[in-house]
Amino acid sequence: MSIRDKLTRLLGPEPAASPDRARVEQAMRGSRRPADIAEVVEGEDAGGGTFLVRRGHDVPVEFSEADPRWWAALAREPRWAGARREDVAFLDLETTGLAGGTGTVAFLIGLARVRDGRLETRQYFLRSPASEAAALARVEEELSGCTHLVTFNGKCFDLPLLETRFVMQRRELVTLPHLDLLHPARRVWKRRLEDCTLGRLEAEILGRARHGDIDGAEIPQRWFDWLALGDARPLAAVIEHNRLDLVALASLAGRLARLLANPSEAVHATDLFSLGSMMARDGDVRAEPTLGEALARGAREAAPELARVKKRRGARDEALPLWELAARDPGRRGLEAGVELAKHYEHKSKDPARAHAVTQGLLARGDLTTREREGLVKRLHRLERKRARTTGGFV
DNA sequence: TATGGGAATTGCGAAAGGTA
DNA sequence: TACCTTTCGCAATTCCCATA
Repeated sequence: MSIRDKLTRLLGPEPAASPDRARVEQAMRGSRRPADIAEVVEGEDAGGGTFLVRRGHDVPVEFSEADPRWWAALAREPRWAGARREDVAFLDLETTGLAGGTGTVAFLIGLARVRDGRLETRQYFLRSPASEAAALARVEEELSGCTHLVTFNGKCFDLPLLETRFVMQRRELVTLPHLDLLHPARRVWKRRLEDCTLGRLEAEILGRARHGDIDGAEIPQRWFDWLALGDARPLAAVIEHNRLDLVALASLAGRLARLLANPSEAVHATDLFSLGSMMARDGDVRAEPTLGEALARGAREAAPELARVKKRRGARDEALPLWELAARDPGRRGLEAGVELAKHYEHKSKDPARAHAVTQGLLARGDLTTREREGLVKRLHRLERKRARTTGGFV
């Protein structure tokens, strides 16, 4: 029995080849010789087996006009307030998989930065795992010339992975004030969009749909194929994907800053509500007018949030009509608003009979959790005792 | 498929208000 | 005045989701 036969018995038959893999193998079998990365993508040798792809782009207008203090608010990191746009780096990695740890390699490290009035992308491609030390040295050099860093989901993915690679190469990754756009993007748009992937945001928010873009899950295999077969043709789409991600990051950073600076520019009332909620959470005094405008533009869900802001300010009388409005909502917001109304009538209006009626109405709902029901029953019993004391009896 | 940030939920203690 | 109840804010925990 041959070694191949023994392995087949041990591991089972080989999995079916992916369409891309089949194409690469076809190219290998046919007359077309494998193409080097330099034949497929315009770039230059950056030393140590690293291939550098540079491209220039128009700086997104919203990015060039953004006031850095809004990035400070988005990042919840005051050090952003003093950022110069020219010193901001955008980072995006293409790797051999999602799993962290030492086994995952970043084979394409994309960086972007404004230079001489243009947004320049620099993508460092590793011809082999052995090129990593040289690539990381270049990245270290690039980042040490920057003061701030922007990523998408970089807190969980890009930065921990890059940090591990730096440790593996006995280097230290420079620590910069970091804005991970995923989280502010979720805060602003998750109520309206199906999800908050970068692709979705690019299409729905920036109005740029990509055609023929590679699925992220296919990316690792294309690099493995390159290592095995030496044909770089399937990698062109990976490099393009990474470049477009970098440009999208700059646009998104600009768009978010602009919306936070001028919330009224939000096209959708729901987005305006989200901006107001974000401001309320961050203690921004513009929360109240922003939520008020969202409500006026039809976002009824802004009513309870606006009422909470007013209540916190001590303006309970202004909050009352908002709770009354929200209480008509058959959903969870209506329940929360109803409880607030009951509290108001009991403790502020000193009208236990009215509070009792509101509580009884809430108990008739069919969507209460055990915990909510228990809370309402407790409230109802207390109100009954209270009313019995004030009227000398209870119905 | 692993990972971890952050929103949502839950738990706890201090403060305030009400009652005997 | 002392005790009890409720509210509110902060801390701890849970769950969701985006990345290649």
